[in-house]
Amino acid sequence: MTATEGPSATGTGEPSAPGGGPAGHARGDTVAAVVQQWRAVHPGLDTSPMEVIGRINRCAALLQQAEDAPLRRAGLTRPEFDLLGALRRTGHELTPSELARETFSSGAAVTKRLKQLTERGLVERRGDTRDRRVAHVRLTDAGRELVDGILPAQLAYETAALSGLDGPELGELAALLGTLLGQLEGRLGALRA
Amino acid sequence: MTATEGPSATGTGEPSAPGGGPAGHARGDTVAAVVQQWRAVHPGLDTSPMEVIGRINRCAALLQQAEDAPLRRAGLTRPEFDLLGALRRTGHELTPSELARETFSSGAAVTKRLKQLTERGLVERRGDTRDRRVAHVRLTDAGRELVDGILPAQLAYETAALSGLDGPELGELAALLGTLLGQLEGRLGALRA
DNA sequence: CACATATGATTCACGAGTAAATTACCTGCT
DNA sequence: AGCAGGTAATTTACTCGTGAATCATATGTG
Repeated sequence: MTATEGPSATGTGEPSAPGGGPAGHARGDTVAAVVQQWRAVHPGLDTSPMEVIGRINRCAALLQQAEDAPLRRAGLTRPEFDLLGALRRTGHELTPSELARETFSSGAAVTKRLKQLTERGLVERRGDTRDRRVAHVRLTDAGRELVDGILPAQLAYETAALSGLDGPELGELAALLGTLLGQLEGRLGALRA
Repeated sequence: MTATEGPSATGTGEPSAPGGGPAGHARGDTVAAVVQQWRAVHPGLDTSPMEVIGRINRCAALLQQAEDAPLRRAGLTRPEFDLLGALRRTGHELTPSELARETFSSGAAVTKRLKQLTERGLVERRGDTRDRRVAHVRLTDAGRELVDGILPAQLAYETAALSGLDGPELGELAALLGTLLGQLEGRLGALRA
């Protein structure tokens, strides 16, 4: 497992424990075990938020590992694919700032990625005629074909990863996450204080 | 938001879009908009897994930003806190390898963190008497106090972050994520092929 | 008992991302 | 017109984590 280590999307303050012991076939998920450890040590605290947040983080970490596979096959990192995907799905050109917002990364990171992707012939840049500070980026034909070629494999992976839940459960999970995400996106600024 | 950028826990292949346009007060969550863009471009593909996976990733990214705040106040990064937390909740000493597994990071990363945390007097190392390759790491009093001091603030943040969902909803979300996570942890090795 | 092999921890070289500074350009104000 | 201040993109210096070696030790095998 040390092979495809995830980034730091790991723990939220409630990391997780495979068990430490030799018997690895954890029946319940690992987060439950971690939360229980915390409860034993701090009986006074309400640890219930960990059950949600810990699992979200752990799921995100695992899913990313799994999803990296089809991308790596195509020689792309996830952030690179996110960038290309933003261009593909919006259908029109985007400026570097817009790409930064779309992919939730810093402007500097976008600059670097654009350099690489341009060298590989996947995107093209064009200067704005009115405002010469801004650039416009668009997919080349090769870039669009690459994205379109990867996407089905990506979705197949995701479907396989979620196959443990049936249709209605998935719908409910999506809905709950949707309301949570809506709240988070709205409140985030406020919480950051 | 460009301020406290998260790592790469970003998009799963379905990044997200605040709108690009000036009207930023997205009512629904941003993932819905992204999925809709994909559907418009690729009407043939089943994009439903994005609704779940995209949201998981986005929630993870946002929650991590929020939770970084109380940690930074204490001068700790999240991975550092995860390491200390693993020691605290298990209650006993752990070897570097065990810490790596608990925190889902590489051995090299653990080595570096241990060096820093040792210099700050938060953890102590002890060599094993039988097997002189292994080390045993334990919290110092200062380390334990630091963790115990931070934890309540951490949980408060988490509770606040989840306040958009009521009790039953949280329970259901936790349960669904639990089964998903259980499946993922079981199947991951298989999927990695 | 020596040697091949495996394992725990560490070190090293590198790639990737960030924040802060920098460059280049636009725009509102007087 | 000219300048103050803001914004887009990039560059710079730095941190952090990783994968691949490396060191030190343990264990099984002939």
